[in-house]
Amino acid sequence: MAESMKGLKRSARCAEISKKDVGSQVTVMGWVQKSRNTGGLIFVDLRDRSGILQIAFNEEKVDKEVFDKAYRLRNEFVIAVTGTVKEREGGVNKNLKTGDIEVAAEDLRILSESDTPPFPIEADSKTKEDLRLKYRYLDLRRPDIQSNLIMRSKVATLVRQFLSDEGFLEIETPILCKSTPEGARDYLVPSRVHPGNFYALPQSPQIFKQLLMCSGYDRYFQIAKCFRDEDLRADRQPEFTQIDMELSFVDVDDVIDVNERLIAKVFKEILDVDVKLPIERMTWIDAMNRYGSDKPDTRFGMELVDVSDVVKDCGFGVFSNAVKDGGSVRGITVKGQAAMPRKKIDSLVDFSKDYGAKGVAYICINEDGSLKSSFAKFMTDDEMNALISAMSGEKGDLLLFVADKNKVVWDSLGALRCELAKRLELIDENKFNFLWVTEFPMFEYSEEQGRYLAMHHPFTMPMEEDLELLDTDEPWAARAKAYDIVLNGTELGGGSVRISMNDVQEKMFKALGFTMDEAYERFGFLLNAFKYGVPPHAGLAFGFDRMIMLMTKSESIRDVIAFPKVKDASDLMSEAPNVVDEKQLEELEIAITAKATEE
RNA sequence: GGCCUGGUGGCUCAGCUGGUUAGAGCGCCGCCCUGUCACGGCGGAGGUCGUGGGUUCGAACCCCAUCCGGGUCGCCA
Repeated sequence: MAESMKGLKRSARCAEISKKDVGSQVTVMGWVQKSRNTGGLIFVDLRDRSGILQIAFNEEKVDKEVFDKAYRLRNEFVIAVTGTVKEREGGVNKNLKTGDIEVAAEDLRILSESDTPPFPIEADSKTKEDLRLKYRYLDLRRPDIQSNLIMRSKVATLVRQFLSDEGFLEIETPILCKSTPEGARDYLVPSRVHPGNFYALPQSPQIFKQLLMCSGYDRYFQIAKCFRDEDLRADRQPEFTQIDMELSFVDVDDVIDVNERLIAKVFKEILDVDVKLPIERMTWIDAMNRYGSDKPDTRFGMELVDVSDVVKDCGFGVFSNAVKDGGSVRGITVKGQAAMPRKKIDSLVDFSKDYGAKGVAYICINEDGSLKSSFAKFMTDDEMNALISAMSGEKGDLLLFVADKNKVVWDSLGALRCELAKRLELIDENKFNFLWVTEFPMFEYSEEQGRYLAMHHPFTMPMEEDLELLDTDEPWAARAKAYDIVLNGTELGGGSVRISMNDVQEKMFKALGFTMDEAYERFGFLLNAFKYGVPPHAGLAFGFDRMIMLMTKSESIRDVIAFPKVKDASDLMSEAPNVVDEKQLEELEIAITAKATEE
């Protein structure tokens, strides 16, 4: 039976008590992590978010009633203990922060009993994630998740402090928004007052923060919830948090400057990691050419080499035709892996097929100088030698090549490079390699829609030197004043300078295939606002969850979000989403199709 | 939507080319134990092998379907 805490006041959290408190009386409260009963002596490890403190109940020194209660304690009971802090008699436990002391209990109250939990509450849990997520409130008691969420809170506080000191104002923007279907799918919320009409949950506060700039707030930030109805990944949740900001009267360098100082401060104060400023910058085209990725992991080498010129007239049709068709042939040199077994090479070939490559050609340069290659028979010795020399291949190296359209070559070799680094353990996990990727293309071709889309969003400012391209019929080569911040091969955040000139915006919509009427239909309130005096402005947003994930070295974004969703975007604990009451639907004038009811 | 992968007592796993009473460690319950901290000792309970079909003399194991998770490609302005 549970007891009240009336008359008790907690004097400190468990691990906040230390040797300096020896001799004083304390009252501590928390959960029973473990009890060890050696007969006349019962030890209880008491846990709260600060850590663990040992309580000792001595049969000869406490009332019988108290000792009997201690005897009944089980894991996860919530208790209050009053006693005296003592140095330990039985030796120090070096694994505990409080390992040199204990509380000699004098009184005990059981504030709440507990069923046996369905899985052990412990760090480095081996329990399957679905079970942990079903009982997330228990999972959240585990010290590793607690320390992740504690770090998350500290980073948020630090970010607020820093941005506030830099003149940013924290302003909230709506969660119920207008749907502007461009990009990710919206989560929709039906309107009761306007049957048949829907709000959309924001994919980001993009338009609102630009309006705030129009309204003269100069510098805005928000730690904002964002929503995207797309499939999940290890680092992607349908609702996630961004550190979102926008600045007026600035250009690319100003945004980069304030944000790299923010990063440096956060990493120094939270992790004691020194981020060397300025952070390296790389243009998008360089990133693609060198790493096959717009978010390169620069913790290891194995850079791509374009050998198109070397092989454009060679005897191997796969190579020469790829170049003729406007694509390219590129390779990576895997040092010292010439002896890689055929089976492993085949598995790399399979791997690359996921990224659109039709195959991977290889050359093993054996230690004796002989070659083993999938395509040597199509090549002359001179052609082979020229290729190896272009790749700086040496004895013992494995050379891998992909020939295709540039996009396929970049994607597959970029992925292969990362996969090899993982398999060969080439990555120094203690490094934090930051990188700005700049000068993104304005447009990106969508195979699915058969047209060009804005790579960033339609309000992204082109680079001044590419402005005239927008006047041509082929604006696709224009580069944007857009930038991403990349950490260890993960996109941490991104942003751009926005278009603040009407004529440029009109050209942009034209290039995207919008008429101005259509543009006004979707974004009219922004375009109208821009008629009344708009400052040049630019912004950036960090993926806050991803940042914490990388800082805590978590493998999944779920480990840094208190109540995450699983792969099909449902919540195993609350069982959202759920079927709603007929009445609710009637009120909204929404009918469910027969097909949906079947499922 | 495609591909890969997992599901065996409460938890983590083992279970061979199909073979009869499905095992282990931890946890749980009871008794004993005054310096434990992976406490110890003795005893005990607990499993429709995710679910439904099929093949077979016989299925945890093979086949089909399905459910619940994970990873990834597509998707994610």
